[in-house]
Amino acid sequence: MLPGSFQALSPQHLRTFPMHAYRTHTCAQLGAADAGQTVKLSGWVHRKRDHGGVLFIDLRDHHGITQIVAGPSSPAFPVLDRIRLESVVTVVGEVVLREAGAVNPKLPTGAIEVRAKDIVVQSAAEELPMPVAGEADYPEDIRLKYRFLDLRRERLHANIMLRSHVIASLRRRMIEQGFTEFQTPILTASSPEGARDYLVPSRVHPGKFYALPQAPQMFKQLMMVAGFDRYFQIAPCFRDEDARADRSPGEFYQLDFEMSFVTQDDVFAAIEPVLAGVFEEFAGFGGREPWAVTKGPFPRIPYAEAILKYGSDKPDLRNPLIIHDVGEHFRGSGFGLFARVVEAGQVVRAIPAPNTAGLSRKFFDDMNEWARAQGFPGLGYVTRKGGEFGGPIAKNHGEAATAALFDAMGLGPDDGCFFAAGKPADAAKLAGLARTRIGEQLGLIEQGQFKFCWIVDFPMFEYNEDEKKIDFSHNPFSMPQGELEALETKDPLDILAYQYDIVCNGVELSSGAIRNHKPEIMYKAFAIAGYTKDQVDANFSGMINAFKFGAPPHGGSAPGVDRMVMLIADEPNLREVVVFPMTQKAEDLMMGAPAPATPRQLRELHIRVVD
RNA sequence: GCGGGUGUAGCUCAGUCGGUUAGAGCGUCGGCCUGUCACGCCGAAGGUCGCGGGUUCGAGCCCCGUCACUCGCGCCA
Repeated sequence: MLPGSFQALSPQHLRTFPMHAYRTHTCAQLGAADAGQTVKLSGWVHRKRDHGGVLFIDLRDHHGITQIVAGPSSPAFPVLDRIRLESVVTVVGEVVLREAGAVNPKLPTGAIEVRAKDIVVQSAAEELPMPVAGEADYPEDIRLKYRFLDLRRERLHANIMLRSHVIASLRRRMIEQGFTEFQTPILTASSPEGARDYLVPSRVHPGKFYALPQAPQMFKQLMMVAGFDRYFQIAPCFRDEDARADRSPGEFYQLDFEMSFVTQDDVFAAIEPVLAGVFEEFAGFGGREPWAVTKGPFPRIPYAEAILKYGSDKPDLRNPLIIHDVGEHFRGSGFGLFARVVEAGQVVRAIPAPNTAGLSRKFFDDMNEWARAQGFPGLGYVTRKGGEFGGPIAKNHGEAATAALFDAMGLGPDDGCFFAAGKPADAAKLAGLARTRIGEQLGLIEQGQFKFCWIVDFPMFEYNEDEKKIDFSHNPFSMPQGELEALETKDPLDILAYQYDIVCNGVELSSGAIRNHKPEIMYKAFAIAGYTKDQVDANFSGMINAFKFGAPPHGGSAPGVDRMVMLIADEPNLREVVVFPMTQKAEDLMMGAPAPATPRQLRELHIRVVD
């Protein structure tokens, strides 16, 4: 499966014990040089080819496949003849060179085969709910219920090995950078910010609950206060949120790290080579032409610029399209809709659609249809063929004015353009989604690339329209740029934080920050978000207390391990890189979790189920 | 919580405008086959068309509800 990926059973070791109970070699090990040896192999019956007089078995283990042959005189023949695929057998036989015409160049062991003399059935398989051999797709629920079968299949098996290798590489690289790995508690306290918590009832303390950590955020900061200087952990994180393709329900892993006495630049300089190094190390995964990885330093894009130019705080830089703010072009325009939008203080954003002269009107109308289906008012457009404009916007806006707009955007005579208008946040969001969709439909997304960037200068606060109050926009423990003075003198919505995300190919890998280690700044920041000093003391007592006894300036981040592996494996969702994933509704179909508790368990926990 | 997609044999799928006994490939079982490597050939078994209700002379197909998986929205400091 992964030739050479598992070295624990070296040939030297095995040959010291030729009569080992189960094997002298793995199923990937034998070649022409071994001809004449008597060997013992163990594995799964991958495929059978029964020719009546002669029987071929592809025997598979973790390492590879070896062809076993049994003639009618072999004692193994009747056993292999009967046995079902995926049964586990041990075969003893002689390694023989295949005849020239019978060599299989597709198989690393294809120069030889093992002539079976004896066989032991270690474990007979029942009829399978899904085949293991072959590349066909199978329903997700069957794959999850029989995950142990799914995991035998080549691609998933390779993904899981990749995951292990990525984690080993991350550990090695972090340790080389002077980081130290520590474990932090799994049973901890709930915190009021963030996602919903998973709660664990306490038997000893009736009515009280532990929470599983959403991240070891406060613990790692306390490690810095404790003077450990550079912490990291492949940390399990638990959040009770609904799943997405790139968001596992329930639990996931982060490369969690934190550093003392650092600026934002120091954090970037520490982690960039780790990430770039890992992505480069596995860029050729699966035998593909290695993908190119962004050379450091990664581009840094301020949050506001990302929202404007890419319509997203996790831009896919493989997409060459850049959004333009074109509201000024429509001030007083003959296209009344956009003129009124601008007059009302709202915005118009334009998304290029290069080389679309040859596309039918349907392409543009479908895009508008799609925008409406997404819940937006619509996506306007201007077409252009051989320099001639088309569509209602161009007609009303006027040829000269439209030409000026196109020139300002650098668009040519055969390029089209889409428009998203409305409140800045809404228009940016639609423009961002449209940018992605247009890029995909026009085939503009560069392939074979890992394009990294930092998103920096996130706003510290945002306005909560529903509750008519100011909220933290990201992490409440981030240091505001300008520190206490900024909090006291600036409009809170104008304050930026030393807060940053790493993005790769449109996937948010991590968010991090230089932390706020000063109690007086923390009280002030929480006050702006509506928390009293007492509330801060109550909810964050562990950390705020610690900061009163000598805390180093510190910062860090926490790239998602699952997402990294997903990107490297080029898989569309996280289940393809998680060994035992749950369904979208956070159920484990194989183990049957979650499950009801017994009355006795509930009694001990002082819990009564009310529904 | 909401919206989209999918659901027909163990698996992958086809199934016309609503019309006779729901088909194919793979797998399974039986038979044949001494050089295959996705072996081949012959035969057989295998179906609550996800489930429930409705419309209709008649439903795999239309309608309503519901369940499962999934993609997205909400949610995700």
